[in-house]
Amino acid sequence: MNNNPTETNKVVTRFAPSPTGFMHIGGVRTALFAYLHARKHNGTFILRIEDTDKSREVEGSIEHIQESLRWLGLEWDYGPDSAETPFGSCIQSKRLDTYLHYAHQLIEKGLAYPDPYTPEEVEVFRNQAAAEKRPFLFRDHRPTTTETWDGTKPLRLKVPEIKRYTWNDVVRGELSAGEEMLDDIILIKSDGYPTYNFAHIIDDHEMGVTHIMRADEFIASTPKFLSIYDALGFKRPEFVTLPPILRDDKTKKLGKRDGAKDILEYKAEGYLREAMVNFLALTGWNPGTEQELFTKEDLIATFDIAKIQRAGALLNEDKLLWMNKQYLNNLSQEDKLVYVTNFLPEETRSLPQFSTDRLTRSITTITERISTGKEIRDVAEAGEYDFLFNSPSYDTSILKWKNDESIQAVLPRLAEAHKILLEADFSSSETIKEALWPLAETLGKGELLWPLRVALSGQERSPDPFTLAYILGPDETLARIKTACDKIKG
RNA sequence: GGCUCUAUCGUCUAACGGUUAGGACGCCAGGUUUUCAUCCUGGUAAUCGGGGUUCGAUUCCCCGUAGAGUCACCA
Repeated sequence: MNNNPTETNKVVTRFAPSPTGFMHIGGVRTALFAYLHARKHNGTFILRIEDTDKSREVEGSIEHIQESLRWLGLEWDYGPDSAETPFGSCIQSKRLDTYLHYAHQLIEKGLAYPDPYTPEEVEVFRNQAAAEKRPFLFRDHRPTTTETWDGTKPLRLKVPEIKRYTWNDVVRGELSAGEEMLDDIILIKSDGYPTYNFAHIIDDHEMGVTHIMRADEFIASTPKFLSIYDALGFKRPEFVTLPPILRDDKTKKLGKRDGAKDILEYKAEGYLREAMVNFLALTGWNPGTEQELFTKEDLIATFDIAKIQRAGALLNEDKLLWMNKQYLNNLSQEDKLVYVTNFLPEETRSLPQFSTDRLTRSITTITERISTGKEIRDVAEAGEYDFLFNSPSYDTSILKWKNDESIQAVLPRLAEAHKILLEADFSSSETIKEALWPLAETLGKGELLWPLRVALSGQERSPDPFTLAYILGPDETLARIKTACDKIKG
């Protein structure tokens, strides 16, 4: 197999974040779509770091980005950690020679020139244009004589042709923009680093990228990119514009400053990667069937860039919770135990009757009542799991069934149940149920089950008595029933 | 403001120009062995407005309206 994406015609996609902090859900969705498309076509997925603005760089971002993608299982074929690639580093700041190479090529072709003005002078032009209510275009101030570029001034593109550009977008169809969008944009900044506009085009070319997935904020600048493709003589890749993910109030696109969460926070709250991936895939994409739950393999098989949405979407957080619950409850017992244990606070684990055995028997009861691990922590901190690992204290009056005249009526029923349970098989909640059921039918279901349940849990709302008895085991079950009886006797 | 893009239930979305406009989440109701949770069943709810084109528009075109994006030595 030839692994060099530049030498084959197979699909190559990339995710190209700048290391300016954490990854939010929008960025992750872009990465996911690029990943799915590459995997679907047995192609290559590249993680490229766009660190050409040193002033905005946040230390640790590259590691953080990688950690985020790894959590979600979006493994890359080439990335900042690759020792060797067919095209050099995946970190732009280590590719400066490449950008310079193409910059000089453009200068030789007469398609790039040094900007003779200071930033302040350009600002004056800009203000003039604003005052006259016309758009500012640098090319209106293009110098007539060009000096040699010594690298200390910005290098600008000399737009090869002023024209209306039309291009095809896989998602949006035919797009176009007028010549007012074209200008002599900066290719290399005065600090020697290339601009995004220049660097990403060269990298995509060198890396053989066939499909560019990115959010719709780049539509407006696409004509500028196209003029650079033309100037360099590069073939255009396929443009795949992803719909924006909007903030809850729908007033603005989701961004880091708008309360967008670090994707790893979702991990910390107990969202499972499978749920997150499934959910994000369905935000802005849909296979056109009624299937809702997809494994990563399902997604790779089904994903189709032709079915990406055009319109922006809000995050349906309720559905994410629901989805997480689905995946959580499909976990094996062992995995559930690990999951629950991770979120159970120390106070709960140090309760007098706490044991791994009892926790293991409680697992289903706990997980079917929550959607995320964070809820386990919250519920535990509120003391609502205490009855599982500690004899409950409660007001005796709640033992009384609603049809009973007095609490004394409960006493003989609990005594009967106690007698039966002395001999009962505690190997599952089902066997306990079988033992007690005839009595429940004789006495009345609520008449027996309500007080029994309260005796075991000390709560008006709790799992059913069979489940509770199974969790607590015979000794503790019998002890709690006896305690209840004693309380009634006073 | 100029340019560009977008528009189906509250939300995510489905529907070769012909469907009782479908599904999921949420919500409501009922049911499954007492309460809670789970689960099951049912219900609620949408084509932004106005013009065209067409025998027939959610679908195609135009004009509004609303929202988003963009106009940097940021990406």
